[in-house]
Amino acid sequence: MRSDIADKQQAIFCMLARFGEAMSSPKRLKIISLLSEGPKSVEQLADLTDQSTAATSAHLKLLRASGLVEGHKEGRHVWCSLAGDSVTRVWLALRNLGEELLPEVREIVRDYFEHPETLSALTMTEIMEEVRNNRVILLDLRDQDEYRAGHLPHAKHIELKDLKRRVDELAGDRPILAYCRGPYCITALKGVTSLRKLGIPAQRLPFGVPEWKAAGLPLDRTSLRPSRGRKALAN
Amino acid sequence: MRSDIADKQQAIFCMLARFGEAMSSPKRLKIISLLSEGPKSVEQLADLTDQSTAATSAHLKLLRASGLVEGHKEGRHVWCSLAGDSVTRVWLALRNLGEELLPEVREIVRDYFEHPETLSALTMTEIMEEVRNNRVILLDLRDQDEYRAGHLPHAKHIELKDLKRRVDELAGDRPILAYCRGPYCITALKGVTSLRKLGIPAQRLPFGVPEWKAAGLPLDRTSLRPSRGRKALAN
DNA sequence: TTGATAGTCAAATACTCGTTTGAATAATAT
DNA sequence: ATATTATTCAAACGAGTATTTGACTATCAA
Repeated sequence: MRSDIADKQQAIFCMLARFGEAMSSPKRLKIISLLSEGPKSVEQLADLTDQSTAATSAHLKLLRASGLVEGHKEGRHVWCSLAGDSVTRVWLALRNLGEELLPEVREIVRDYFEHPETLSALTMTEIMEEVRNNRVILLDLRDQDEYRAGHLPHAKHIELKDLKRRVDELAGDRPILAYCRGPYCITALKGVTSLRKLGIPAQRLPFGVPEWKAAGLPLDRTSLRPSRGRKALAN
Repeated sequence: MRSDIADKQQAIFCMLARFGEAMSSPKRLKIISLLSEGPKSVEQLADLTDQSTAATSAHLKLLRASGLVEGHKEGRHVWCSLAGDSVTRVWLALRNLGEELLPEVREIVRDYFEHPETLSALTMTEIMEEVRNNRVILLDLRDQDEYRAGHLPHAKHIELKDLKRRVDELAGDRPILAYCRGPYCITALKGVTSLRKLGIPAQRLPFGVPEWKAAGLPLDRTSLRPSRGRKALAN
């Protein structure tokens, strides 16, 4: 009875250690990070993580075995996604840990992403309120697939490459809040810079869809599944 | 410039992967779990994790190198502790992930810890309110060192082994809420069972000090440092 | 059918990890 | 000084991991 409990406890630690193992490789962490933004195919992931398909497949095998990632075949693609929101939560907790503990990470984040264009004062719930009252325009700058899979409420979607062409759609009466894949993604930063050069005041949100979702806030959805045949370019 | 950002990003993932690596061994996870309850010496940890001092030392070396754990020498002991609350938060997120993802973990937790003695309805902030208004007695059943290092506000401290002897100190007018090291610790469960046998109504809180602290709620503290020379028995 | 595409598998490589053993160090007690 | 206690270190073993290569299996299109 005593050792019974001890055994079971040990078993729990062993199972949790498999999660840790899954998160012990930079490549796999990058995969997790990418998947927290939405489902991707094996090939896309291989592309975005700069490694062979075979290597990616091996990493995904381990991730699937650990339970963090799920995949299902559809046509000749295998679509991978995180096994639940609690996986995203662990990933965000880990990233947050990095920002708090490692001065180097903090520095990189500061250098590249905490520009004056970043709106750091507004919390997510405050933004939610602003959106509800139609006082701001939310601008989603990610790829179309990602936008369809889930976006912030009432967010307008323009891909970064189309921004200059479609700039007149952003009627100038309300402030524009741009976002992309998360605090480490440069898309929104570029978009905000573009808009400012065109004389349109815009700010970048220091978070993306995963953070929004992890905070328990609602997402809008356009269609059920990302369309196929396109590869994400971004980073 | 482009590849510069890519390089830095890759560097971030490498550093975060070291955290993952630190959490990829059951023994090290157990150490983290134990340390989330308060500082411990290398020898205590070796005892509690059922392994040689040398092996424990090696694990701690890795944990220290990753930055998750800090240690400082004091006399001939080295006292180890977690490097910050964000470490505890990652640990709790990981454990939560296990409970959500692995049916086996859920089952073990159910089997051993979700007895009717557990008070699952009250949230931590509600309990805080009850305590503030003096409507309940909080009972800390851990070892004295742990109690001193930090305990729930106004919690009374009686070690499990002294409970029967000191039972008359628990005046019978208010409900008793017992807690220990966390949802996986059996101390509070035993205490509640004892009290009930003695005719005193008591309930077990389904969380401990780490969870309370991670929720951002305040702790009371008795003295600064745990006394030496005693080894924790529990768990 | 043939060819192309998306993904997995198996073998082989070099590399890293966990543990044990016994020695080394450092602080304290006698 | 010597002994004792707490911890770290170094060498060595077996086990496991990451990546590459080339073969293999589906799926779909012409």
